[in-house]
Amino acid sequence: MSNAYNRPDQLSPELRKRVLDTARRLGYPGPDPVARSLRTRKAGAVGLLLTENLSYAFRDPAAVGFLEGLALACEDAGHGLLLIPANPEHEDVAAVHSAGVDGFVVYSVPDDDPHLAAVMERPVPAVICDQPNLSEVDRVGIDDGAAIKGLARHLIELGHRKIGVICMRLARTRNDGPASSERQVNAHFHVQRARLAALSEAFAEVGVDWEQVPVIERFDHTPESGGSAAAQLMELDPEITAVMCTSDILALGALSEVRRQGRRVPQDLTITGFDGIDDAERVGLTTVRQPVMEKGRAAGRLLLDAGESTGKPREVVLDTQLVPGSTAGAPRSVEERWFGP
Amino acid sequence: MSNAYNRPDQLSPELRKRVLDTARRLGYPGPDPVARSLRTRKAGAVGLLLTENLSYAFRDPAAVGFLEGLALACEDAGHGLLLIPANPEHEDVAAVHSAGVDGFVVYSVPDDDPHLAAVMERPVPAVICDQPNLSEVDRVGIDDGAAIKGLARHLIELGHRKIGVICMRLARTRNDGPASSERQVNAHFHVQRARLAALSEAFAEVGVDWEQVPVIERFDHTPESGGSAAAQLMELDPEITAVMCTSDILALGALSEVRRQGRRVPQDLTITGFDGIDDAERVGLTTVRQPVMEKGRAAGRLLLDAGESTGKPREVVLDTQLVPGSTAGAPRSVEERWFGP
DNA sequence: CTGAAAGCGCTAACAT
DNA sequence: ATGTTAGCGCTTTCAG
Repeated sequence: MSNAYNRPDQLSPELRKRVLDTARRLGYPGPDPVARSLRTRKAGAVGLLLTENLSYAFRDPAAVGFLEGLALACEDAGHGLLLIPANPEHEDVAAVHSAGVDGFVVYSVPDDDPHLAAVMERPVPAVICDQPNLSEVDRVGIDDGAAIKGLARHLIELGHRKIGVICMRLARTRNDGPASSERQVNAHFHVQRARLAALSEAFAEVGVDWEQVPVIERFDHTPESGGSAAAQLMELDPEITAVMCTSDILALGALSEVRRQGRRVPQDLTITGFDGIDDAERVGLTTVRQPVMEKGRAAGRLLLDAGESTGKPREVVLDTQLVPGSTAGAPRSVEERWFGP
Repeated sequence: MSNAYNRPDQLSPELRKRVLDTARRLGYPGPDPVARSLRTRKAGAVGLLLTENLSYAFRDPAAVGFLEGLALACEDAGHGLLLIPANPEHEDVAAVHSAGVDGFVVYSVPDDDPHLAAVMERPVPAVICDQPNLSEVDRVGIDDGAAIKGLARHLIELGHRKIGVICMRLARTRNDGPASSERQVNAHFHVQRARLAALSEAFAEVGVDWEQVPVIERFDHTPESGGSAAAQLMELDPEITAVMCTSDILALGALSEVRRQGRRVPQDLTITGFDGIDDAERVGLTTVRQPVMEKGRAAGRLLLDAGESTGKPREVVLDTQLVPGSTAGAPRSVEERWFGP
C-alpha cells in the first residue's frame, strides 16, 4: 500500500486507484509526513534562524529581500522554509532543537548567540549569512570592509575629515550611546566590527585619529534610532561635516532628523547609508548597494546543493556597488557654516 | 535519559549534568526532533499555504504585513512558521502532504485550488484567510462587500456614474482583458467576486447598468498590470470618469500610467485602490484600509488557540476604513474635458 | 504483484 | 531514583 502512494510505477494504475479509493473511504488521511520523515531521514524543509524577532524581519526591507531570495531557492528545490521562533531576549533554545529540518540558514546573528550554538550542535548542514564569520561553516556574505571603504574614500575625496558614525548594535547587551574603541573592536556582530574597522583604516590613511571620531550605537534598528543618534552626534560634536551610518534605515532616520532641525543635506551635512533599499534610492541617499535577494538565494543554494561533500567550507562573496546619491557633498568649513560663504 | 533532556525536575541537577555531559562526549546530538514529533504527535510548527509563489509573497506589501502578524502569533506560542512551496502553476500537492505541521493557515487561494483540497484532507486544523469562504472551516477576513461599497458611495456622491474597474485574477486560468459578467459571477476568488458584486449593487442603486461597466482583469498582481489595464480601459471607454481598482498595487500602476498619458488626477480622472499599503498612503491614494497585520495575527491565534474544540467553525471579521485621499474628485463632464470649464 | 517484519529515535507508562 | 519496554506510522527489504 505504501507503494500506491510512493511508487505509482510499481503497480498497475488500476490497482493503485482502487487502493487509494478504498483508503480514502476508510478515512485514511494519507501517509503521515512526520513518520515518513523519521524513516527517510529527510524533512523537506530548511530552517531559518534570525537574530531578531520573527515579526521584525518582515519590517526590515533588507531582511525581506533576503527572505525572498531564500524562499526562491527553497521553492526551486521543493523544500519548505521554516522560520524558527528564536527570541533574542530569551536564551530558550528549544525551538532550534525541535525544528524538523534538513539544514539551517543562519542570518546575521552575533557570534555568541546561544541559538547559533544550538544550530551548530545539530547534525545537519548549516550556512551562515553575513555573520558571524566562523571558519568551519559554509558562508555567504559581502566584503563589508571593502564596501564601506569605497564610501569612505568618496567622502574623503569630497573633503570630509570630521565625521561621525551611527552603527547598529555591537553586542547582545543594550548600549544606546557612544561606543568605546574597545567595544567596537570586541563587537560580537562581525559585520559592524568589520565596517567600523574599515572606516578607521580609511580615515587613518588621511591622518584622522579614530579615537576622536564619535561612534554612536543603537540597539534597535529603526529610523527613530537613526534620528535620535543623529541628534546626539550633532550635540556631541557640532563640527562634524558628515554622518556615516551602517544601514539605510538608520541613515533615513538621521536624514529626517537633520532636516527637521533645519539643516540642509548635503550643504550643511553629508549623510550616507548602507544596503541600498528601495526607500534609500527613492530619496537619493548616498549609500552602498548589496544584493540582498541574491544573498538569500545563494544561501539556499549552498545549503541544498548536492556537492556538499567537500571537506572544506565554501564561501560566497557577493559584489557591492557604490551608489552616489544626493546626500553627500563637499563640506563647508565651520566659518562658512556660521558666517556664510 | 529522556528525562535528562525533557524533565529536568525529575532528577537531581547533578545527575542531569552528568548524563548530558556523557551524552555529548559520546557525540550524541540531542533528541531527534522528528522522532519526538512522531511520538508526541506535535510538530511545533504552523504551515502557511499561499496562492502565489513564495517569493512573490515577499514583494506584496499586504502579504508581508500578513506574514508579520502571523509570525507574531506563532512566535508568541513558540511555534515555527513553515512556508509551503506550493507553485500555483503546478498541481503538485506533495509539499502539502509532506509538511510536518500542527495546522495550516491558508491565505487567499482560489476555491478550486488543489493545494487547498490537500490541506483539507490532512487531519489537522486549518484557518482560512480572506478566501475561499468555506463554511466548515475557521475563517478570518473582512467584509469585502461593505468595504468597497463605502468607496463606491464616496464616488457616487462626488457624482461619478461612468466608471471602469480593474480587478485581480478571477480564476486560475489567465485572462488579461475584459471580464464578462459570467466570469465575474463565477470567479473562483471569493474576494474579487464579492467586491465586484458589491460594486454592481452600489451602482445599480443609482441606475447604472453593470453590463455597461467595463471590468478589466489582470492575472499578475503588479503595478505594470495596473498600468496596462488602465490604458486598456481608457481606450475601451474614453468617457469613464473614475477607475476603481481592487488593490492598491494595481491602482498605483494605473495612477502612473494615467499621469504618463498627461491626464491629471483627480481633475481628469479619479482613481481608487484597496488595502491601504504604505505606498498608497504616501501618494495620497483614495482607498480602503484593511488591517493586514491583524489579519495574520488573528489567523495564527485562531489556529493555535486551545478553545478549538467547539463544533462550529469560528469566524473573525475585521474592520476596514475608508481612506479619502487626493486621487478622487468630482468628475468633469465630457464637454468640459474637451472644451474647458 | 502481495504480505510480513524490522526498525528509524523517541516518549510515556510501568516496573524495579 | 533509575531501568525497561511498547509502539508512534512509516519505508524498505525479503519471502512468497
